[in-house]
Formats: sequence, C-alpha cells, structure tokens
Amino acid sequence: MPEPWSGVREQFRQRGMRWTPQRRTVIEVLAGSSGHVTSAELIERCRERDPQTIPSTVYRTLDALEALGLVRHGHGADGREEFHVGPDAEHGHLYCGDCGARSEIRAAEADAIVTAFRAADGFEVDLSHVTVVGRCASCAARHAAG
Amino acid sequence: MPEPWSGVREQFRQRGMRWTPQRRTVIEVLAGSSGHVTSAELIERCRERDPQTIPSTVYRTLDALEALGLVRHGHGADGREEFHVGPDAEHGHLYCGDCGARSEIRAAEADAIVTAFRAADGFEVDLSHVTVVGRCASCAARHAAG
DNA sequence: GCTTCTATTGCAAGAGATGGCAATAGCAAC
DNA sequence: GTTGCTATTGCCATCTCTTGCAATAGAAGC
Repeated sequence: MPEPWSGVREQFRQRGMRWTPQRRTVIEVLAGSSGHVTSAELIERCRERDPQTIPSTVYRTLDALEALGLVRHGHGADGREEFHVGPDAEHGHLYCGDCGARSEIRAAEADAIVTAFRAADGFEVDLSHVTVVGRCASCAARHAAG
Repeated sequence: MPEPWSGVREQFRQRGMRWTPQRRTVIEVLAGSSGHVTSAELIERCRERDPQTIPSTVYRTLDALEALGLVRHGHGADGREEFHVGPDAEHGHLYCGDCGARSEIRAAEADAIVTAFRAADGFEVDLSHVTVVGRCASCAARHAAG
C-alpha cells in the first residue's frame, strides 16, 4: 500500500477505531486515486470492488479518515462534496462558471488570500475548503469580445 | 413594495415571463428579508403565507430572479444554497468551522482576492459565490492557547 | 368576454448527503 | 478458542435540490 496509506490500520487501532473490510475497500480505492475525487466517484469505484457498498458507510469512513488528516473535503462549485487525497491536500480550487474548467489555486494566490484575511481579521483560512467561482481567462476574453 | 422589487412585474413581462401568485409570494418574502437567506428558510416563510407552496416552484422562481439579476446564490460552508438579496449582493462570506460564526468579506480582502487572481491567471472572480471556511480570530486564539 | 398560445405549476421520482437505531462483528483479554 | 465490550455496519427515514411531464392558467388579441 503506497504512502500515506501504509500505516492506516495502525492509526485506526491506536485511536480505538476498528479495521473493517468496508474501510479497507474505501482506502484501497483512495490509494488508487490521485488529486480530487467526488463522493459519487468514490462510491462508484467502491461498488466495483464490493457491490454491497453502502453510501453512508463510505461517508462515515471518509469522516474518519478526515479526522486522521488523511483526506480533506471541500465543496465544488455546485456545492457537492469533493475529497483531496494525500500530502498535497492543502489547496483550493478555481472553477470557471462558463466553460467548467477547473484548476488548482497556486501558492502565490493562496498566500494573498491567507495573508489578507489574517491581517484584517485574524481569520485563519482553511485553504483546502476554498472553491473560487468566476470566469477563466479565455472565457473572460470571449465574453469581453462578444 | 420596496426597491429593488417595485418593478419586478414589469421586468418579468418585458421578458415574456409571467406574473403568478406563486412568484408574488416568493418575492414578497424576499422583500421582507435582508442579507442572506437559505433555501430552506425561504420555503418555510413562503409556506407561512401560502401553505400550498411547492419547493420546486420556489427554486424555479429563484432561478428566474437570478436571471434578472435581483438575487444571487452561493454555497455556504456545508455546500447548501444561500441567496443574497438586493444591490449589495456582490460579497463573499467567511465561515468559522469551529463556532459557526459568519461574516461578510470586506472590500479590502475582496480586492486582495480579485486582484491576485486577475494578475496571475486573468481569472475574474465572482465574489458573491465565494465562501471562505476557516477559523475566526477568537477560535484561532482559543485553539492556539488550549 | 372568449380564444389561443405557451410559460408555469404541481406532482412524482430520483440523486446526493446525513442521522438514528438495532444487529453485527472487530479485537482485546482471558 | 471463547467471551464481552462497543465501534461499525446496514437499513431506513429524512432533508435538500433537480428534472420530466401532463395539466393549468397568464396575457395578448379579437
């Protein structure tokens, strides 16, 4: 099992949580995923491995993994849940409302956001939970022209 | 009917859309609201005026009003829909994941965000659709201390 | 007022997400 | 291996939001 999943079972046990086949399924699917996954995708892929998969169990497993810091969740532009896997979990997203393009928020912009809020309010932004909606460069240009 | 609702009926008609009792109900409720409203609240208040209110009609009316630019919708921290009413519709939100406190993003921070993305990607941020999640000043302090 | 066109409604069905609760099954201890 | 505690599961109910479709009812023209 690739990092950061190799020690999950022990992490669970150390916290008095149990290692179940259902959780193993979810974690195997996550280990085979990269970047972002929507809940629907996750459930779908879990069902490929185990057709008996129950959605609420998947959601609860994800909650548990989030408590362990192994995944983070955020909400996409339509408000539906998305999960980020792995150590590069700390990033937000840009979403173009016109063409649907998605990209990650880069360090420079991220810093601008975090710093602006920290300075003004002392508010500590949770970047992984940020989805910024708007219009990407090409759509903005097309819109301005046409 | 207070601004910006006084001319809604005409705006509807000019676009070939119809003025119906159901829409009137929704608009009256919106006119009596300020700031943010969740869909659930709206439906609830519409039912107080007209117990026959059907949720899907409310949602479709809100879509129509958004097309007219009279309301804007965004997604709260939990991904559920929220509507902003009136001319000050263009603002984002801060949400504290610890204590649940909500506040509006002020002009200074808003500028920092908009400018950062415009400079870096040419991305035009739709502020009204931004909800930033994190930890408010007092919760951050409490967390750092305890 | 009556007719006609068609935007809207009401309803039913469905997907996504979440919580309660009884039954199940990890796993630690013997 | 067996026992006991209780974290989890599976299922059901609920809530939010969306879509399709037949029936309804605005509103413009006569």
